[in-house]
Amino acid sequence: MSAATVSRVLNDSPLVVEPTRARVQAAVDELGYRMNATARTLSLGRSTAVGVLVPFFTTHSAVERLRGVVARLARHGQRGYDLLLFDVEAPEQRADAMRDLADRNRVAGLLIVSLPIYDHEIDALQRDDLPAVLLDVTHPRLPRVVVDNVHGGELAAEHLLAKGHSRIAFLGDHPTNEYGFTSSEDRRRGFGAALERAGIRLEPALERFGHPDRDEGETLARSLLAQPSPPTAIFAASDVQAIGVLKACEALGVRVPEDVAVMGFDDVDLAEIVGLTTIRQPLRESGGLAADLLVAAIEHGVHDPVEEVQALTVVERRTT
Amino acid sequence: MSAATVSRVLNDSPLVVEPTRARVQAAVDELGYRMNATARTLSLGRSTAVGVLVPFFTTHSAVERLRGVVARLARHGQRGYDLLLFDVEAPEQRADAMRDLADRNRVAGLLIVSLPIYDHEIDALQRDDLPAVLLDVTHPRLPRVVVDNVHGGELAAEHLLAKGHSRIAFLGDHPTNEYGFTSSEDRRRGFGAALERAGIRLEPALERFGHPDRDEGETLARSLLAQPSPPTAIFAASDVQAIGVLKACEALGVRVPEDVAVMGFDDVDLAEIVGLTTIRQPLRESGGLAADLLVAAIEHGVHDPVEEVQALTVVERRTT
DNA sequence: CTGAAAGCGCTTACAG
DNA sequence: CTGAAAGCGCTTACAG
Repeated sequence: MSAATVSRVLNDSPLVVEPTRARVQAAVDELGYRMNATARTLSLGRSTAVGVLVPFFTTHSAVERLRGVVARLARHGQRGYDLLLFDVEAPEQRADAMRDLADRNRVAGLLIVSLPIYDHEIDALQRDDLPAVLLDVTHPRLPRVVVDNVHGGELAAEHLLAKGHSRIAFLGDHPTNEYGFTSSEDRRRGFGAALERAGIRLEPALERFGHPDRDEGETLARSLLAQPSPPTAIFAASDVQAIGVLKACEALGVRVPEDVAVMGFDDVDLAEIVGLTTIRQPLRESGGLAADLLVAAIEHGVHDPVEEVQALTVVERRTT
Repeated sequence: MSAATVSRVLNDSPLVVEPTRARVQAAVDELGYRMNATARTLSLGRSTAVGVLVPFFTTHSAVERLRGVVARLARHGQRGYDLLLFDVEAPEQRADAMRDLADRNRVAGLLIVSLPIYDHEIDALQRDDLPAVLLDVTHPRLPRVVVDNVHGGELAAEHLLAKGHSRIAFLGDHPTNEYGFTSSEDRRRGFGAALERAGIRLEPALERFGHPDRDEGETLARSLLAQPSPPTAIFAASDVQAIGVLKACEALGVRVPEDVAVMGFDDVDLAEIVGLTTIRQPLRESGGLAADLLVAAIEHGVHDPVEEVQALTVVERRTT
């Protein structure tokens, strides 16, 4: 039995007749032989790994999305896909990772989470025939799973408006930030537009921008609350930032929701624990869907730049 | 300029004279040539990826550890290491992942988090000369970074005792569970021993065991609190379980810490947010250290089965 | 249906 | 110091 035959057996080739197949299989089992994945990849010209590019992967929302990805990937294909994780914790890492991953044959496909991608990068990917799908970012040329952040902002405004608030603040990421994140800004746009429609203007004095983390959220909320005429409601562009707001309120003796209502965005597990009212987006599911799209692109060459828009819902809890 | 020369230049071989080096480099830059990592791995016989085996990787503590690993790995070596993530969400996946990862050349080394490893598996690893280090698990034959869970249990008991409690409950994982986790049981042992020393017996009626998640923690806490003579303090073997306890208290109208004190273990970010008193273990740092040990093993052949024991501290907050 | 042979893109001992 | 050649462990067209 030659290497070729063994290879055929291991790849379920119909060219092998049963008796030989059994003989080979027996030997394989007997010797505990395992195929060298690297050689296979080199020979085939395609990898069995999928690269996932994710910023701040320890962030609750990133982790939740990844969980969906991992669960789905493990189940696909006879052997499943390996998951090569690339964490982006600094702006310059984005391009590095993109370049590294696009290396020929390194991965069978790319899943890009929350990070913007540029045209020349897409050109490079398509030149190498490397499938890519986006999660929580959008680009007309690539399949993607997203939510309508503008609409999410509207939902938040409507909820706060319905609660009778009129002096409403927004707290989010810097409109232009070094990572190129735009979710926060989109949410702010929808939020502002909905307020506008209700005859309320989102005053610059009631907007605060900073890094998307808890401490910054707390700092910004303090400055919002320290004003002569503080807001009666604060919408934070993410749950982590909202948790920071809650912390500031607690430190300042400001009661929630009596003195100020607060809302977040995402519905990470933390939100439920602290009773935060928020806009829920299906994080886990979106990861699974994105993984499906990527596998479809890899295995069946499905590259249509479909856009899967996931539903957003208001989850009312104790902070409004 | 032959392939050999290009290879030498790209690998910083001292065998290349400057003028040629420059010429090659220029061509490389010009063409945007990138070396095929797969071929390199095959030729060299060693991968540039590290495999990380982790159960429930979306768990707060697992993520925190991973963060340390990722940060450190990215920085090591000229090219850094790729991170192959293997999530274990069901008992049988453990062995599968172990076998998959141990495939020749797949990875340069293995980092095993929280999962027990068996002697025959270690034999296999050593036969293949594949370095491995353990994180949050122990085995005398492998380098590892751990905490002294028994001592952690003692610390918890001492803290509760100092607060004047004598009717103290324990809530943790099943002593024997399908994943082979032993941390909870170790903590219980130290906890029980310290109580014993203070003349207090950890009554079976005050012990509860279940899956290490929040909902189960809540369920178990309810049954603990529903007893005719409920405990005045509950020590949960992890913060997630403790959060479940807090939720049960809230639902039952039991005041914390007035009616019942609660303590957790780990000090994940959640603990700070909800004001949970807990035993802190340096999760992130332990990940970094484990990564260092692994890289040392891979690059310098350092295989001594050292045991790095990380310090544990009581972090007192609002729940005791 | 099976095997010998070439090829995937590197690395490195061996000549020169 | 540089290049031709063999080899890493697979896959697959090509003969038979």
